[in-house]
Amino acid sequence: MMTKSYITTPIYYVNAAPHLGHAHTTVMCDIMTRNRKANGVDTRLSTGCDEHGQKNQESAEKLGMDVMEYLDLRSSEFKKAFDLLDVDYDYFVRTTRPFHKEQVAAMEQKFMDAGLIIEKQYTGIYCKGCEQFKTESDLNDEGRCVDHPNMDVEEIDEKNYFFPLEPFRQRLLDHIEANPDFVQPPKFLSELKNMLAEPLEDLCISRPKSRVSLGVTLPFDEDFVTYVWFDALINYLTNLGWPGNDYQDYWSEVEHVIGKDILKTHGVYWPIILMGMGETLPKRISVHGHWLGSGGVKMSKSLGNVVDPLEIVEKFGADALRYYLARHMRAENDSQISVELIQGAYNGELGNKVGNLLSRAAKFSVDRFDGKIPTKGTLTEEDEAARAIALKAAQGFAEVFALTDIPARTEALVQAADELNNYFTAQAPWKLIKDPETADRAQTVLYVTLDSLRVLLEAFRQIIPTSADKALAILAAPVEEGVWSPELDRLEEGGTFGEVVALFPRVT
RNA sequence: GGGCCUGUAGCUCAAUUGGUUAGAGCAGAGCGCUCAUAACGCUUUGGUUGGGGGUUCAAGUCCCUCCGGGCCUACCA
Repeated sequence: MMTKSYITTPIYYVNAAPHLGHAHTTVMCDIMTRNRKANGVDTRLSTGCDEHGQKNQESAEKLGMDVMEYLDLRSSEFKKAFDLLDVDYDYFVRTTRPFHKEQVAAMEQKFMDAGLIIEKQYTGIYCKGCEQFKTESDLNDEGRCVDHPNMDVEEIDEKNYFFPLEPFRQRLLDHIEANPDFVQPPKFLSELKNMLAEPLEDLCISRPKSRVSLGVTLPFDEDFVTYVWFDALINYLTNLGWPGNDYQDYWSEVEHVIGKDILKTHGVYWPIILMGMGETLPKRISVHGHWLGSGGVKMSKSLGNVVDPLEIVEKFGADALRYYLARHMRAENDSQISVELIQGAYNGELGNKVGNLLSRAAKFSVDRFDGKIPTKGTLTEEDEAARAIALKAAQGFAEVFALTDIPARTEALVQAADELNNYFTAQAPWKLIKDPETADRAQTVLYVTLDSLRVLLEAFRQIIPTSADKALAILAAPVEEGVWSPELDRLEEGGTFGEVVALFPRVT
Protein backbone atom coordinates (compact mmCIF):
# COMPACT_ATOMS: atom_id res chain seq x y z
CA MET A 1 0.00 0.00 0.00
CA MET A 2 1.35 3.32 -1.09
CA THR A 3 1.85 5.74 1.80
CA LYS A 4 3.66 8.55 0.02
CA SER A 5 3.31 9.92 -3.45
CA TYR A 6 4.86 12.65 -5.54
CA ILE A 7 3.05 13.92 -8.62
CA THR A 8 4.62 16.30 -11.09
CA THR A 9 3.35 18.41 -13.94
CA PRO A 10 5.87 19.33 -16.59
CA ILE A 11 7.30 22.77 -16.03
CA TYR A 12 5.93 25.11 -18.57
CA TYR A 13 7.87 27.15 -21.05
CA VAL A 14 7.01 30.79 -20.41
CA ASN A 15 7.46 32.18 -23.90
CA ALA A 16 3.70 32.72 -24.10
CA ALA A 17 0.67 32.95 -21.83
CA PRO A 18 -0.77 29.81 -20.21
CA HIS A 19 -3.05 27.84 -22.53
CA LEU A 20 -5.53 24.99 -22.31
CA GLY A 21 -2.90 22.26 -22.42
CA HIS A 22 -1.17 23.70 -19.35
CA ALA A 23 -4.50 23.92 -17.58
CA HIS A 24 -5.40 20.35 -18.45
CA THR A 25 -2.26 18.60 -17.26
CA THR A 26 -2.13 20.68 -14.12
CA VAL A 27 -5.78 20.14 -13.21
CA MET A 28 -5.46 16.38 -13.80
CA CYS A 29 -2.49 16.33 -11.44
CA ASP A 30 -4.48 18.28 -8.88
CA ILE A 31 -7.35 15.79 -9.13
CA MET A 32 -4.96 12.87 -8.69
CA THR A 33 -3.39 14.60 -5.71
CA ARG A 34 -6.75 15.26 -4.04
CA ASN A 35 -7.75 11.67 -4.73
CA ARG A 36 -4.64 10.29 -3.10
CA LYS A 37 -4.88 12.56 -0.09
CA ALA A 38 -8.50 11.52 0.41
CA ASN A 39 -7.28 7.95 0.45
CA GLY A 40 -4.66 8.50 3.07
CA VAL A 41 -1.65 8.83 0.79
CA ASP A 42 0.74 11.61 1.78
CA THR A 43 0.99 13.32 -1.61
CA ARG A 44 2.96 16.25 -2.89
CA LEU A 45 2.27 18.04 -6.13
CA SER A 46 4.83 20.09 -8.02
CA THR A 47 4.42 22.41 -10.96
CA GLY A 48 6.19 25.51 -12.21
CA CYS A 49 7.93 27.21 -15.06
CA ASP A 50 10.89 26.54 -17.26
CA GLU A 51 12.46 29.95 -17.54
CA HIS A 52 15.59 29.25 -19.53
CA GLY A 53 16.26 28.93 -23.23
CA GLN A 54 16.36 30.90 -26.38
CA LYS A 55 12.66 31.34 -26.94
CA ASN A 56 12.08 32.82 -23.52
CA GLN A 57 14.99 35.15 -24.08
CA GLU A 58 13.63 36.27 -27.42
CA SER A 59 10.11 36.75 -26.11
CA ALA A 60 11.51 39.18 -23.57
CA GLU A 61 13.53 40.98 -26.20
CA LYS A 62 10.55 41.24 -28.49
CA LEU A 63 8.62 43.05 -25.76
CA GLY A 64 11.62 45.20 -25.00
CA MET A 65 11.67 43.94 -21.45
CA ASP A 66 14.44 43.06 -19.07
CA VAL A 67 14.68 39.27 -19.08
CA MET A 68 14.15 38.74 -15.36
CA GLU A 69 11.30 41.23 -15.36
CA TYR A 70 9.71 39.30 -18.21
CA LEU A 71 10.14 35.96 -16.44
CA ASP A 72 8.66 37.36 -13.23
CA LEU A 73 5.64 38.57 -15.15
CA ARG A 74 5.08 35.38 -17.09
CA SER A 75 5.58 32.96 -14.25
CA SER A 76 3.21 35.01 -12.11
CA GLU A 77 0.63 34.60 -14.87
CA PHE A 78 1.01 30.85 -14.70
CA LYS A 79 0.82 30.86 -10.95
CA LYS A 80 -2.27 33.04 -11.04
CA ALA A 81 -3.93 30.76 -13.59
CA PHE A 82 -3.32 27.67 -11.48
CA ASP A 83 -4.55 29.42 -8.35
CA LEU A 84 -7.66 30.44 -10.24
CA LEU A 85 -8.17 26.81 -11.23
CA ASP A 86 -7.98 25.69 -7.59
CA VAL A 87 -4.78 23.77 -8.10
CA ASP A 88 -3.40 22.92 -4.69
CA TYR A 89 0.30 22.56 -5.48
CA ASP A 90 3.07 22.11 -2.95
CA TYR A 91 5.88 23.40 -5.12
CA PHE A 92 5.88 26.05 -7.80
CA VAL A 93 9.36 25.87 -9.23
CA ARG A 94 11.12 28.48 -11.31
CA THR A 95 14.27 27.13 -12.89
CA THR A 96 15.95 30.49 -12.46
CA ARG A 97 16.05 30.07 -8.70
CA PRO A 98 19.62 29.79 -7.38
CA PHE A 99 19.21 26.42 -5.66
CA HIS A 100 18.03 24.77 -8.85
CA LYS A 101 20.82 26.28 -10.93
CA GLU A 102 23.45 25.27 -8.40
CA GLN A 103 22.26 21.66 -8.38
CA VAL A 104 22.11 21.47 -12.16
CA ALA A 105 25.67 22.74 -12.41
CA ALA A 106 26.85 20.33 -9.72
CA MET A 107 25.21 17.44 -11.55
CA GLU A 108 26.88 18.45 -14.79
CA GLN A 109 30.28 18.59 -13.16
CA LYS A 110 29.73 15.05 -11.86
CA PHE A 111 28.79 13.89 -15.34
CA MET A 112 31.94 15.50 -16.71
CA ASP A 113 34.11 13.93 -14.03
CA ALA A 114 32.55 10.55 -14.69
CA GLY A 115 33.39 10.83 -18.39
CA LEU A 116 29.73 10.93 -19.44
CA ILE A 117 30.07 14.14 -21.42
CA ILE A 118 32.02 14.52 -24.62
CA GLU A 119 32.93 17.48 -26.81
CA LYS A 120 32.28 17.62 -30.55
CA GLN A 121 32.48 20.06 -33.42
CA TYR A 122 29.31 20.46 -35.41
CA THR A 123 28.33 22.22 -38.62
CA GLY A 124 24.73 22.54 -39.55
CA ILE A 125 21.59 24.53 -40.11
CA TYR A 126 19.97 25.78 -36.97
CA CYS A 127 16.36 26.82 -36.38
CA LYS A 128 15.85 29.18 -33.47
CA GLY A 129 12.18 28.32 -33.30
CA CYS A 130 12.88 24.65 -32.66
CA GLU A 131 16.14 25.36 -30.85
CA GLN A 132 17.47 22.48 -32.90
CA PHE A 133 19.67 21.75 -35.82
CA LYS A 134 17.91 20.82 -39.02
CA THR A 135 18.69 18.76 -42.06
CA GLU A 136 18.05 19.85 -45.66
CA SER A 137 14.96 17.67 -45.78
CA ASP A 138 13.52 19.49 -42.74
CA LEU A 139 13.31 22.67 -44.73
CA ASN A 140 10.59 23.85 -47.05
CA ASP A 141 11.00 25.10 -50.60
CA GLU A 142 12.11 28.51 -49.38
CA GLY A 143 14.83 26.96 -47.25
CA ARG A 144 13.02 27.64 -44.00
CA CYS A 145 11.99 25.38 -41.14
CA VAL A 146 8.58 23.82 -41.83
CA ASP A 147 7.47 24.47 -38.26
CA HIS A 148 8.72 28.05 -38.21
CA PRO A 149 8.34 29.35 -41.76
CA ASN A 150 8.52 32.96 -40.60
CA MET A 151 11.99 32.64 -39.13
CA ASP A 152 15.29 32.52 -40.95
CA VAL A 153 17.50 29.51 -40.31
CA GLU A 154 21.19 30.01 -39.62
CA GLU A 155 24.27 28.13 -40.73
CA ILE A 156 26.40 27.41 -37.76
CA ASP A 157 29.80 25.83 -37.18
CA GLU A 158 30.53 25.36 -33.52
CA LYS A 159 31.77 23.24 -30.66
CA ASN A 160 29.23 21.68 -28.29
CA TYR A 161 28.97 19.22 -25.43
CA PHE A 162 27.13 15.95 -25.72
CA PHE A 163 25.76 13.28 -23.44
CA PRO A 164 25.94 9.92 -25.27
CA LEU A 165 22.68 8.07 -24.60
CA GLU A 166 23.32 4.87 -26.49
CA PRO A 167 25.33 3.14 -23.71
CA PHE A 168 22.18 3.26 -21.54
CA ARG A 169 19.62 2.14 -24.10
CA GLN A 170 19.62 -1.55 -23.28
CA ARG A 171 19.35 -0.87 -19.55
CA LEU A 172 16.30 1.26 -20.19
CA LEU A 173 14.74 -1.41 -22.36
CA ASP A 174 15.38 -3.96 -19.61
CA HIS A 175 13.75 -1.65 -17.10
CA ILE A 176 10.68 -1.26 -19.27
CA GLU A 177 10.49 -5.02 -19.73
CA ALA A 178 10.58 -5.53 -15.98
CA ASN A 179 8.15 -2.66 -15.31
CA PRO A 180 5.38 -2.68 -17.91
CA ASP A 181 3.60 -0.01 -15.85
CA PHE A 182 6.47 2.40 -16.42
CA VAL A 183 4.43 4.27 -19.01
CA GLN A 184 0.64 4.41 -18.96
CA PRO A 185 -1.58 3.89 -20.86
CA PRO A 186 -0.05 0.94 -22.80
CA LYS A 187 -0.32 2.64 -26.16
CA PHE A 188 2.38 5.09 -25.17
CA LEU A 189 4.57 2.34 -23.78
CA SER A 190 4.72 0.74 -27.21
CA GLU A 191 5.50 4.10 -28.71
CA LEU A 192 8.37 4.45 -26.27
CA LYS A 193 9.64 0.99 -27.16
CA ASN A 194 9.74 2.10 -30.76
CA MET A 195 11.80 5.12 -29.87
CA LEU A 196 14.26 2.74 -28.27
CA ALA A 197 14.33 0.27 -31.12
CA GLU A 198 17.17 2.04 -32.92
CA PRO A 199 20.49 3.30 -31.55
CA LEU A 200 20.15 6.66 -29.80
CA GLU A 201 22.01 9.71 -30.90
CA ASP A 202 24.13 11.75 -28.54
CA LEU A 203 22.11 14.41 -26.70
CA CYS A 204 23.51 17.89 -27.17
CA ILE A 205 23.44 19.47 -23.72
CA SER A 206 24.99 22.86 -24.44
CA ARG A 207 24.21 26.06 -26.27
CA PRO A 208 26.91 28.68 -26.87
CA LYS A 209 26.30 31.91 -24.98
CA SER A 210 26.82 33.83 -28.18
CA ARG A 211 23.39 32.51 -29.17
CA VAL A 212 21.61 31.93 -25.86
CA SER A 213 22.51 33.58 -22.60
CA LEU A 214 19.46 32.62 -20.58
CA GLY A 215 20.41 29.36 -18.91
CA VAL A 216 22.63 27.57 -16.45
CA THR A 217 26.28 28.17 -17.27
CA LEU A 218 28.20 24.95 -17.76
CA PRO A 219 30.50 24.51 -14.76
CA PHE A 220 33.35 23.34 -16.98
CA ASP A 221 33.03 25.88 -19.79
CA GLU A 222 31.62 29.29 -19.11
CA ASP A 223 31.11 30.08 -22.80
CA PHE A 224 28.10 27.75 -22.77
CA VAL A 225 24.74 27.45 -21.08
CA THR A 226 22.83 24.24 -20.53
CA TYR A 227 20.30 23.04 -23.12
CA VAL A 228 16.86 23.66 -21.58
CA TRP A 229 15.74 20.04 -21.28
CA PHE A 230 18.95 18.96 -19.59
CA ASP A 231 18.25 21.65 -17.00
CA ALA A 232 14.47 21.59 -16.76
CA LEU A 233 13.92 17.91 -15.97
CA ILE A 234 16.12 18.20 -12.90
CA ASN A 235 13.39 20.33 -11.30
CA TYR A 236 11.56 17.15 -10.37
CA LEU A 237 14.43 16.43 -7.99
CA THR A 238 15.41 19.91 -6.88
CA ASN A 239 11.83 20.60 -5.78
CA LEU A 240 12.26 17.92 -3.16
CA GLY A 241 15.47 19.50 -1.93
CA TRP A 242 17.61 16.95 -3.71
CA PRO A 243 20.34 15.98 -3.08
CA GLY A 244 19.44 16.57 0.57
CA ASN A 245 18.63 13.65 2.80
CA ASP A 246 14.87 13.45 2.86
CA TYR A 247 13.95 13.53 -0.80
CA GLN A 248 14.05 9.78 -1.28
CA ASP A 249 10.70 8.93 0.37
CA TYR A 250 8.79 10.95 -2.19
CA TRP A 251 11.15 10.41 -5.07
CA SER A 252 10.71 6.65 -4.94
CA GLU A 253 6.98 7.17 -5.56
CA VAL A 254 7.20 9.84 -8.24
CA GLU A 255 4.67 9.90 -11.05
CA HIS A 256 5.20 12.26 -13.98
CA VAL A 257 2.07 13.38 -15.78
CA ILE A 258 2.73 14.61 -19.31
CA GLY A 259 1.12 15.28 -22.67
CA LYS A 260 1.98 12.86 -25.44
CA ASP A 261 4.19 15.44 -27.17
CA ILE A 262 6.93 15.18 -24.55
CA LEU A 263 7.07 11.41 -24.21
CA LYS A 264 10.57 11.24 -25.63
CA THR A 265 12.06 13.74 -23.21
CA HIS A 266 10.43 12.00 -20.24
CA GLY A 267 10.60 8.41 -21.42
CA VAL A 268 14.08 8.42 -22.99
CA TYR A 269 16.22 11.40 -21.99
CA TRP A 270 15.10 11.72 -18.41
CA PRO A 271 15.46 8.08 -17.33
CA ILE A 272 18.88 7.96 -18.95
CA ILE A 273 19.93 11.16 -17.22
CA LEU A 274 18.81 9.57 -13.96
CA MET A 275 20.85 6.47 -14.76
CA GLY A 276 23.84 8.70 -15.31
CA MET A 277 23.20 10.22 -11.90
CA GLY A 278 22.73 6.84 -10.25
CA GLU A 279 19.21 7.81 -9.24
CA THR A 280 16.05 5.73 -9.05
CA LEU A 281 13.96 5.88 -12.20
CA PRO A 282 10.45 7.36 -12.03
CA LYS A 283 7.82 4.93 -10.85
CA ARG A 284 5.41 5.93 -13.56
CA ILE A 285 4.92 8.25 -16.48
CA SER A 286 1.24 8.90 -17.15
CA VAL A 287 0.49 10.24 -20.59
CA HIS A 288 -2.58 11.99 -21.92
CA GLY A 289 -3.64 13.07 -25.40
CA HIS A 290 -4.25 16.56 -26.65
CA TRP A 291 -7.35 18.71 -26.94
CA LEU A 292 -8.48 19.39 -30.47
CA GLY A 293 -11.02 21.90 -31.66
CA SER A 294 -14.43 20.56 -32.53
CA GLY A 295 -14.38 18.52 -35.72
CA GLY A 296 -11.08 17.04 -34.55
CA VAL A 297 -8.76 19.62 -36.01
CA LYS A 298 -5.93 21.26 -34.17
CA MET A 299 -6.74 24.50 -32.41
CA SER A 300 -5.30 27.51 -34.16
CA LYS A 301 -5.77 31.23 -34.16
CA SER A 302 -6.48 31.28 -37.87
CA LEU A 303 -9.31 28.76 -37.47
CA GLY A 304 -10.63 30.73 -34.50
CA ASN A 305 -11.23 27.57 -32.49
CA VAL A 306 -8.78 28.23 -29.67
CA VAL A 307 -10.20 27.67 -26.20
CA ASP A 308 -8.64 30.06 -23.70
CA PRO A 309 -8.84 28.61 -20.18
CA LEU A 310 -9.10 31.99 -18.51
CA GLU A 311 -11.99 33.04 -20.73
CA ILE A 312 -13.79 29.84 -19.79
CA VAL A 313 -13.20 30.47 -16.11
CA GLU A 314 -14.56 33.94 -16.47
CA LYS A 315 -17.68 32.84 -18.32
CA PHE A 316 -18.51 29.56 -16.59
CA GLY A 317 -16.28 29.36 -13.53
CA ALA A 318 -13.22 27.27 -12.76
CA ASP A 319 -15.22 24.17 -11.93
CA ALA A 320 -16.93 24.13 -15.32
CA LEU A 321 -13.50 23.87 -16.93
CA ARG A 322 -12.17 21.39 -14.37
CA TYR A 323 -15.25 19.25 -14.91
CA TYR A 324 -15.04 19.29 -18.69
CA LEU A 325 -11.34 18.45 -18.69
CA ALA A 326 -11.88 15.62 -16.21
CA ARG A 327 -14.98 14.15 -17.80
CA HIS A 328 -14.40 14.48 -21.52
CA MET A 329 -10.77 13.50 -22.13
CA ARG A 330 -10.69 10.03 -23.66
CA ALA A 331 -8.24 7.59 -22.17
CA GLU A 332 -5.78 7.02 -24.97
CA ASN A 333 -6.77 9.45 -27.66
CA ASP A 334 -7.09 13.09 -28.46
CA SER A 335 -10.40 14.67 -27.51
CA GLN A 336 -12.44 17.60 -28.64
CA ILE A 337 -13.22 20.83 -26.89
CA SER A 338 -14.95 24.09 -27.72
CA VAL A 339 -16.84 26.79 -25.88
CA GLU A 340 -20.09 25.21 -27.10
CA LEU A 341 -19.13 21.76 -25.83
CA ILE A 342 -18.13 23.18 -22.46
CA GLN A 343 -21.37 25.14 -22.27
CA GLY A 344 -23.36 22.00 -23.12
CA ALA A 345 -21.61 19.97 -20.45
CA TYR A 346 -21.92 22.74 -17.89
CA ASN A 347 -25.63 23.36 -18.41
CA GLY A 348 -26.67 19.83 -19.29
CA GLU A 349 -24.54 17.75 -16.96
CA LEU A 350 -23.53 19.92 -14.03
CA GLY A 351 -26.52 22.28 -14.01
CA ASN A 352 -29.48 20.15 -15.03
CA LYS A 353 -28.42 16.97 -13.25
CA VAL A 354 -26.35 17.82 -10.20
CA GLY A 355 -27.22 21.45 -9.50
CA ASN A 356 -30.89 21.08 -10.22
CA LEU A 357 -31.18 18.00 -8.03
CA LEU A 358 -29.83 20.01 -5.14
CA SER A 359 -32.18 22.90 -5.89
CA ARG A 360 -35.34 20.86 -6.20
CA ALA A 361 -34.78 18.77 -3.10
CA ALA A 362 -33.33 21.53 -0.93
CA LYS A 363 -35.81 24.27 -1.79
CA PHE A 364 -38.71 21.92 -1.31
CA SER A 365 -37.41 20.96 2.12
CA VAL A 366 -36.74 24.54 3.13
CA ASP A 367 -40.24 25.64 2.10
CA ARG A 368 -42.11 22.78 3.77
CA PHE A 369 -39.99 22.02 6.80
CA ASP A 370 -39.03 25.41 8.08
CA GLY A 371 -35.51 25.40 6.66
CA LYS A 372 -34.68 22.14 8.37
CA ILE A 373 -33.24 18.90 7.00
CA PRO A 374 -36.16 16.40 6.91
CA THR A 375 -36.35 13.32 9.11
CA LYS A 376 -35.84 9.86 7.74
CA GLY A 377 -38.46 7.16 8.38
CA THR A 378 -38.60 3.51 7.35
CA LEU A 379 -36.80 2.88 4.07
CA THR A 380 -38.39 1.19 1.09
CA GLU A 381 -36.72 -0.91 -1.55
CA GLU A 382 -36.62 2.12 -3.85
CA ASP A 383 -34.92 4.21 -1.18
CA GLU A 384 -32.26 1.59 -0.66
CA ALA A 385 -31.69 1.26 -4.38
CA ALA A 386 -31.17 5.00 -4.77
CA ARG A 387 -28.72 5.05 -1.88
CA ALA A 388 -26.80 2.11 -3.31
CA ILE A 389 -26.39 3.89 -6.64
CA ALA A 390 -24.89 6.95 -5.00
CA LEU A 391 -22.65 4.90 -2.79
CA LYS A 392 -21.34 2.87 -5.68
CA ALA A 393 -20.48 5.93 -7.78
CA ALA A 394 -18.75 7.58 -4.84
CA GLN A 395 -16.83 4.40 -4.11
CA GLY A 396 -14.81 5.04 -7.26
CA PHE A 397 -13.25 7.97 -5.42
CA ALA A 398 -12.51 6.00 -2.27
CA GLU A 399 -9.58 4.29 -3.93
CA VAL A 400 -6.48 5.60 -5.64
CA PHE A 401 -7.19 5.92 -9.33
CA ALA A 402 -4.99 6.44 -12.38
CA LEU A 403 -5.00 9.35 -14.77
CA THR A 404 -6.98 7.35 -17.32
CA ASP A 405 -9.67 6.45 -14.78
CA ILE A 406 -10.72 10.05 -14.23
CA PRO A 407 -13.27 10.46 -17.06
CA ALA A 408 -15.30 7.33 -16.34
CA ARG A 409 -15.36 7.91 -12.59
CA THR A 410 -16.46 11.48 -13.05
CA GLU A 411 -19.16 10.40 -15.45
CA ALA A 412 -20.40 7.87 -12.90
CA LEU A 413 -21.08 10.66 -10.41
CA VAL A 414 -23.21 12.62 -12.86
CA GLN A 415 -25.03 9.46 -13.88
CA ALA A 416 -25.80 8.71 -10.26
CA ALA A 417 -27.18 12.24 -9.81
CA ASP A 418 -29.30 11.62 -12.88
CA GLU A 419 -30.68 8.44 -11.34
CA LEU A 420 -31.46 10.31 -8.15
CA ASN A 421 -33.48 12.73 -10.27
CA ASN A 422 -35.33 9.70 -11.56
CA TYR A 423 -35.94 8.41 -8.08
CA PHE A 424 -37.10 11.82 -6.91
CA THR A 425 -39.56 12.16 -9.79
CA ALA A 426 -40.87 8.63 -9.30
CA GLN A 427 -41.43 9.15 -5.56
CA ALA A 428 -43.01 12.58 -6.16
CA PRO A 429 -42.71 14.00 -2.63
CA TRP A 430 -44.76 17.05 -3.74
CA LYS A 431 -47.72 14.68 -4.01
CA LEU A 432 -46.97 12.73 -0.88
CA ILE A 433 -46.95 15.84 1.24
CA LYS A 434 -50.50 16.79 0.35
CA ASP A 435 -51.94 13.81 2.22
CA PRO A 436 -51.29 13.79 5.98
CA GLU A 437 -51.05 10.02 5.87
CA THR A 438 -48.08 10.10 3.50
CA ALA A 439 -46.44 13.33 4.62
CA ASP A 440 -43.82 11.48 6.63
CA ARG A 441 -42.98 9.48 3.59
CA ALA A 442 -42.19 12.74 1.76
CA GLN A 443 -39.65 13.54 4.44
CA THR A 444 -37.96 10.19 3.98
CA VAL A 445 -37.72 10.67 0.22
CA LEU A 446 -36.20 14.09 0.72
CA TYR A 447 -33.75 12.83 3.26
CA VAL A 448 -32.67 9.93 1.06
CA THR A 449 -32.24 12.25 -1.92
CA LEU A 450 -30.26 14.85 -0.03
CA ASP A 451 -28.13 12.36 1.85
CA SER A 452 -27.30 10.42 -1.30
CA LEU A 453 -26.46 13.64 -3.08
CA ARG A 454 -24.20 14.55 -0.17
CA VAL A 455 -22.24 11.33 -0.72
CA LEU A 456 -21.81 12.23 -4.39
CA LEU A 457 -20.72 15.74 -3.54
CA GLU A 458 -18.07 14.48 -1.16
CA ALA A 459 -16.61 12.49 -4.05
CA PHE A 460 -17.01 15.51 -6.32
CA ARG A 461 -14.67 17.42 -4.03
CA GLN A 462 -11.80 15.67 -5.81
CA ILE A 463 -12.93 17.09 -9.15
CA ILE A 464 -14.68 20.39 -8.48
CA PRO A 465 -13.71 21.32 -4.92
CA THR A 466 -15.19 24.81 -4.72
CA SER A 467 -18.64 23.89 -6.02
CA ALA A 468 -18.76 20.71 -3.98
CA ASP A 469 -17.95 22.55 -0.77
CA LYS A 470 -20.49 25.23 -1.62
CA ALA A 471 -23.15 22.58 -2.07
CA LEU A 472 -22.19 20.75 1.09
CA ALA A 473 -22.47 24.03 2.99
CA ILE A 474 -26.05 24.36 1.72
CA LEU A 475 -26.72 20.90 3.13
CA ALA A 476 -25.12 21.91 6.41
CA ALA A 477 -22.74 19.01 5.88
CA PRO A 478 -19.24 20.29 6.33
CA VAL A 479 -16.53 17.77 5.54
CA GLU A 480 -13.18 17.33 7.12
CA GLU A 481 -9.98 17.43 5.17
CA GLY A 482 -7.99 14.25 5.12
CA VAL A 483 -8.90 10.62 4.77
CA TRP A 484 -12.40 10.06 3.47
CA SER A 485 -14.77 7.24 2.77
CA PRO A 486 -18.35 7.41 1.54
CA GLU A 487 -20.92 6.71 4.21
CA LEU A 488 -24.68 7.05 4.30
CA ASP A 489 -26.80 8.82 6.91
CA ARG A 490 -24.24 11.48 7.71
CA LEU A 491 -26.73 14.24 6.94
CA GLU A 492 -28.00 15.71 10.19
CA GLU A 493 -31.75 15.29 10.58
CA GLY A 494 -33.25 18.59 11.71
CA GLY A 495 -30.10 20.47 10.75
CA THR A 496 -30.51 23.94 9.29
CA PHE A 497 -29.99 24.45 5.56
CA GLY A 498 -27.63 27.10 4.37
CA GLU A 499 -29.00 29.60 1.90
CA VAL A 500 -30.09 27.65 -1.18
CA VAL A 501 -28.55 29.18 -4.28
CA ALA A 502 -28.10 27.79 -7.77
CA LEU A 503 -24.90 25.77 -7.79
CA PHE A 504 -24.28 26.02 -11.52
CA PRO A 505 -26.44 28.91 -12.74
CA ARG A 506 -27.46 28.37 -16.31
CA VAL A 507 -25.32 30.21 -18.86
CA THR A 508 -26.91 30.96 -22.21
C1' G B 1 9.77 9.25 -46.03
C1' G B 2 9.47 6.14 -41.08
C1' G B 3 6.71 5.07 -36.34
C1' C B 4 2.23 5.18 -33.22
C1' C B 5 -2.91 6.33 -33.38
C1' U B 6 -7.56 7.84 -35.48
C1' G B 7 -12.31 8.38 -38.78
C1' U B 8 -19.22 4.92 -35.87
C1' A B 9 -26.46 8.83 -35.90
C1' G B 10 -26.74 16.53 -37.02
C1' C B 11 -22.93 16.93 -32.44
C1' U B 12 -19.77 14.35 -28.51
C1' C B 13 -18.71 9.36 -27.40
C1' A B 14 -19.74 3.44 -26.49
C1' A B 15 -19.63 -1.45 -28.53
C1' U B 16 -17.14 -7.28 -23.27
C1' U B 17 -11.49 -7.20 -28.05
C1' G B 18 -14.72 -11.46 -34.91
C1' G B 19 -20.43 -13.50 -32.80
C1' U B 20 -28.07 -12.04 -32.44
C1' U B 21 -31.78 -6.56 -34.94
C1' A B 22 -24.38 -1.27 -33.77
C1' G B 23 -25.70 1.43 -28.10
C1' A B 24 -25.87 6.17 -24.91
C1' G B 25 -25.98 11.50 -23.96
C1' C B 26 -27.00 16.19 -26.36
C1' A B 27 -29.86 18.37 -30.27
C1' G B 28 -35.01 17.35 -32.93
C1' A B 29 -40.43 15.44 -32.33
C1' G B 30 -44.59 13.98 -29.01
C1' C B 31 -46.67 13.28 -24.08
C1' G B 32 -46.54 13.92 -18.78
C1' C B 33 -45.24 16.56 -14.15
C1' U B 34 -45.04 21.21 -11.38
C1' C B 35 -40.56 20.07 -6.26
C1' A B 36 -36.63 22.53 -9.32
C1' U B 37 -31.69 26.36 -12.67
C1' A B 38 -37.73 26.75 -19.29
C1' A B 39 -35.29 22.54 -15.14
C1' C B 40 -37.20 16.77 -14.26
C1' G B 41 -39.69 11.99 -16.17
C1' C B 42 -41.70 8.84 -20.18
C1' U B 43 -42.02 7.79 -25.47
C1' U B 44 -39.87 8.64 -30.18
C1' U B 45 -37.28 10.12 -35.20
C1' G B 46 -32.29 9.38 -36.78
C1' G B 47 -26.52 4.98 -38.78
C1' U B 48 -24.60 0.97 -46.21
C1' U B 49 -19.73 2.09 -38.94
C1' G B 50 -14.85 7.69 -44.32
C1' G B 51 -14.60 5.20 -49.86
C1' G B 52 -13.21 0.64 -52.42
C1' G B 53 -11.45 -4.40 -52.31
C1' G B 54 -10.23 -9.01 -49.53
C1' U B 55 -10.22 -13.14 -45.50
C1' U B 56 -14.32 -15.72 -42.77
C1' C B 57 -20.10 -19.58 -41.50
C1' A B 58 -19.80 -14.48 -39.32
C1' A B 59 -16.30 -7.92 -39.95
C1' G B 60 -17.44 -1.47 -36.76
C1' U B 61 -13.73 -5.11 -35.04
C1' C B 62 -8.63 -8.75 -39.05
C1' C B 63 -5.72 -7.78 -44.08
C1' C B 64 -4.77 -4.49 -48.55
C1' U B 65 -5.60 0.21 -50.77
C1' C B 66 -7.31 5.23 -51.28
C1' C B 67 -9.08 9.77 -48.74
C1' G B 68 -9.26 12.95 -44.16
C1' G B 69 -7.28 14.10 -38.93
C1' G B 70 -3.46 14.06 -34.61
C1' C B 71 1.47 13.37 -32.17
C1' C B 72 6.55 11.89 -32.57
C1' U B 73 10.65 11.35 -35.83
C1' A B 74 13.70 12.15 -40.01
C1' C B 75 21.90 12.01 -43.73
C1' C B 76 25.86 12.90 -36.16
C1' A B 77 21.74 18.18 -32.64
